[in-house]
Amino acid sequence: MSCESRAIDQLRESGVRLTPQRAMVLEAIYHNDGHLSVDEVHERVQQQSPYVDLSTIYRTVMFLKQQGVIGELRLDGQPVRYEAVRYGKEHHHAVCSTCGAMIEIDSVDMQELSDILTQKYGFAVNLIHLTLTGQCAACQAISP
Amino acid sequence: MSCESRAIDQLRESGVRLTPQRAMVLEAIYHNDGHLSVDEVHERVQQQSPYVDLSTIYRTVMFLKQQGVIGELRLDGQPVRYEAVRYGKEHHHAVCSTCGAMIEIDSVDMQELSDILTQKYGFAVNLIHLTLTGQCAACQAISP
DNA sequence: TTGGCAGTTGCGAACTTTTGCAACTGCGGT
DNA sequence: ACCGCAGTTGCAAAAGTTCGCAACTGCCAA
Ligand SMILES: [Mn+2]
Ligand SMILES: [Mn+2]
Ligand SMILES: [Zn+2]
Ligand SMILES: [Zn+2]
Repeated sequence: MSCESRAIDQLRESGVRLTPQRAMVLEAIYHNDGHLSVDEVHERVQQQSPYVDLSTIYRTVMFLKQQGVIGELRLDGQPVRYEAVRYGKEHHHAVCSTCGAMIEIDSVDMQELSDILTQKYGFAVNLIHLTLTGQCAACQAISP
Repeated sequence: MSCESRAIDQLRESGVRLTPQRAMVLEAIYHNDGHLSVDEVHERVQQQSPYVDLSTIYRTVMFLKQQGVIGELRLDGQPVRYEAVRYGKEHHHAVCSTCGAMIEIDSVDMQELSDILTQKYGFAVNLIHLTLTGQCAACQAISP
């Protein structure tokens, strides 16, 4: 039982096609703790299967993100990165625009927001791995 | 007194250089109600000054976004778009992944979130023109 | 008002990401 | 087990975005 089996089940239940390429991308991302760039995913997949094209990686990460099994991290001036969405470890990020520090925000801290959107707009928001910017505590202390 | 004068004041106070290119990009975006793509901004700027390069537009929208005077809208499968950040009209967007409907979310609805991040993480979040995805009320009624 | 310079621009080239398309294949139905 | 086809892939080419660099210019200090 691999660590991405829950994600695979989720894909099966959605009725989408589970190709070897998709399984390999999923494996590359789930067998890693950090956030991987598209190139890094490509390298890892190619070690298993050298003819998988970079365009397939692009198409696949977009697909897996829309399916909600991987999350995206966009910091400007950096390549886009992807990470596993692990059950019970859902989180978001707050990035300091002064020092670059990246804080992990627990998913439960967004519950209030989710409730407001439901009550006020009837919108069922799907909060997956958001990236927020601002200033960390240390940098606020230095420049107010 | 043009409608982007507040943004211009904000840039002056930040001590950054106010070039004609920056002023023209600001004007193009502020003299428009919707969200403009980089190409659309370029077209409008070129009508005033034909030799402004597309790379300058890319650099300038990145700069103006970091300064907080314009907001970004990224919908996947669509070009990135930019919009004026107008005082008193700050907002975010909720986009339905089923039908594509785009709802405007009032900035005050994020106040709770901002407070939580301050209290729990000491992080001063800078919430500018976020894009959230999920399902609108109509689409929830159809497919639960 | 002028001079100096750090920051900005236009341009071309490099690099990244998306797309069109023919061949291929997962998977549901038989 | 096999078939049929909608959805997926590899490849090549197009489109979109970034970058390096020499020339230029806002802006500040004198
Ligand atoms: Mn993460
Ligand atoms: Mn908007
Ligand atoms: Zn910081
Ligand atoms: Zn909808």
